[in-house]
This record gives sequence, structure tokens and C-alpha cells, in this order.
Amino acid sequence: MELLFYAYRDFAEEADAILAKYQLGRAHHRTLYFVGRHPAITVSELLSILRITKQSLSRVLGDLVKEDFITQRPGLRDRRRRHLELTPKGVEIERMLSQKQRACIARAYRSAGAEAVEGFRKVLLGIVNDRDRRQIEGPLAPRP
Amino acid sequence: MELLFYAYRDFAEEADAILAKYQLGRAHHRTLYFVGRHPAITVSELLSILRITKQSLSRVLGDLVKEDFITQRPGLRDRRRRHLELTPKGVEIERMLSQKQRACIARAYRSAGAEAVEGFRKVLLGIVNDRDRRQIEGPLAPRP
DNA sequence: TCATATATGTCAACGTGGCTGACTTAAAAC
DNA sequence: GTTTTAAGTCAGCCACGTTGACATATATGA
Repeated sequence: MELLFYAYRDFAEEADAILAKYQLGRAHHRTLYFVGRHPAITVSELLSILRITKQSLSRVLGDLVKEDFITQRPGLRDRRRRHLELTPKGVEIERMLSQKQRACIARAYRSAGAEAVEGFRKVLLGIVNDRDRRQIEGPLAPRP
Repeated sequence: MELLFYAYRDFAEEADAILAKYQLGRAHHRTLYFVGRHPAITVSELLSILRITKQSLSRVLGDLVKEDFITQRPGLRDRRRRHLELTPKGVEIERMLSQKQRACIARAYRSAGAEAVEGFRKVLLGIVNDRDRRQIEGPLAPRP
């Protein structure tokens, strides 16, 4: 448990310097990350991943749209839904942020070895609740 | 990275219900946890673990002392230092909180197997910065 | 078709837990 | 005896979460 705290603390810190340069916070980073990872994700899907209220998300998302990191477009089948995408500018900053963190993980992976990585993923998956575990293992479930 | 986010999110959430009952937040939990884990820890050692400012810690610590979860006593060799300890009441709440999270980890450990656990720990250690890694592996360095 | 449900957005107020900066006190160290 | 260190305090600020109430557009179903 201690270890998890330290690791998460150091992992999250990696990207802070870049975020500060753009006047963004960790909340923005999380949003950029999940939109990048799930292109065309809807607002409510994002909410259920982040587990925050729509009021909280709307501030963050508003910033990111205003600064042209993310675009919204209404769904074709359901025009109430707003599908989110990274703009080229969004892709770029997300890549910079993740690159730092990926390097951090990659370093740990190298020093621990492939077998350890397998165990690492297994245990993390066991901590995650069942519903999200399924979602992570496959791609995002198709939207009706 | 996604996995780490989900796991930490779900892991941290475990104890929230108990904390809410005592009108405490996650910051209080972290403090209780690390004081429990490092009895007689000093304020500045705690600060360097949590990586927050003393002003932030003082609010949290003040609450915990006021509510009789933690006691402070001046050091023998250096009377400027305040050594922190859990009170019996503090031990009890810490145990309740950690028990929830330990169960969460234990469940993941059982389903992943001992070998996976070894890998899990190895990778997490790799993510943690060098200085803290050493501190985690041994007990807290002796205070001069 | 009309009523209801859903997806999203918005306004307002509030709480927690970070931060900086400036200053104090007591004790240790040189 | 001066300087440094450990801790505490006051004041104000910011990021990012919360609740509650309400608005709008669209989809869905009786």
C-alpha cells in the first residue's frame, strides 16, 4: 500500500512541469489522456471513467475546448451526444505528457523484466472493479 | 498507465465511506497511515514523504491531534522535533481504514498469485525515485 | 402525437487540500 | 553569541472536487 502511494505520487509528478507551462492541471491531463485513448468518447462515458460530476468536468473540458485541444461533435445516430476528439494540438500535448510517463513506466519495466510486468498488470487488474476490468481488457463497448 | 489510474482510483475509494463518517478526508488518511507505519516519525520526515508544505500538513495534523487520533511529543535528543504517534483511538481508525484497503489488495493478490505479486512490487519499486526506494526497502533511516 | 426520459450544459454556492509568503519561537550547532 | 534548524502560525489564493436547481435539445415509447 505504501509502495502504491509512492509510485502513484512519483508517476503523477512526472508530467506536472509540462502542465504548468500550459496553465493546466492534472484534471486536464486525465481528460486529454482518456479522450486520446478513446477517440469519439462521449461526455457521459468520460464521466463514468473519471468518476467526477459533470459540473467538474465541464470546467476542465471548457478550458480544453477553448484552448483548442479538444473538439466536440454531435453524434450521428444520437445528436444529443457530444463525441470528443483531440485536435492536432491536443494530440501533441497529450503525446508530450504521456511520453514522460511512458518513459517512467518503461524504465521500471526494463529493470523489473517482462515476467514482473505480467504480474504487475495482473495485480492491478485485480484491484480494479469488475465492470471497468472488462472494459479495459476489450476496447470500449460499442455504443448503441 | 490507464490501469494504474483505475486501480488507484478504486483503491483510494475503498476507505472513503469510513472517512466521511469521521468528517475526515484522504489527507487525514494518508497522515494516519504513515504515522502508523513509522511510529515516532517527525514532522519533517512526514512532510518529505507526503511532499506537501508544512502549512498544508499542519491543518490536517491539527485536526488529528485535536480529535485525539495522534499525539506529539518532543524528542529526547533534540527537543525541537515533534515525534508523532497514533493514540489507541488513532490505531483503531487506522486499522479500520487500512483493513478495507488491505482486503482490496489481498483479493487482487489471491487472484493473481504469488509470482504476480512479486512482479507487481518490483515494477512499483522501479517507478519510485531512488531515494525513497531505499527508504522503503529498509526501515526508516535512523535519526541522528 | 404527446409525455417522459436522456444527454448535455449552466448558474450558484460550498468544501478540501494543495500553494506562496511572511513571521515567530525554541532549541541546537558552530 | 550568532546562526541555523524544526516547527508552528496567519493570511490569502487556487485547483478541483461537491450538491442542488434548472434549461435545452433530442430520443423514445404509450
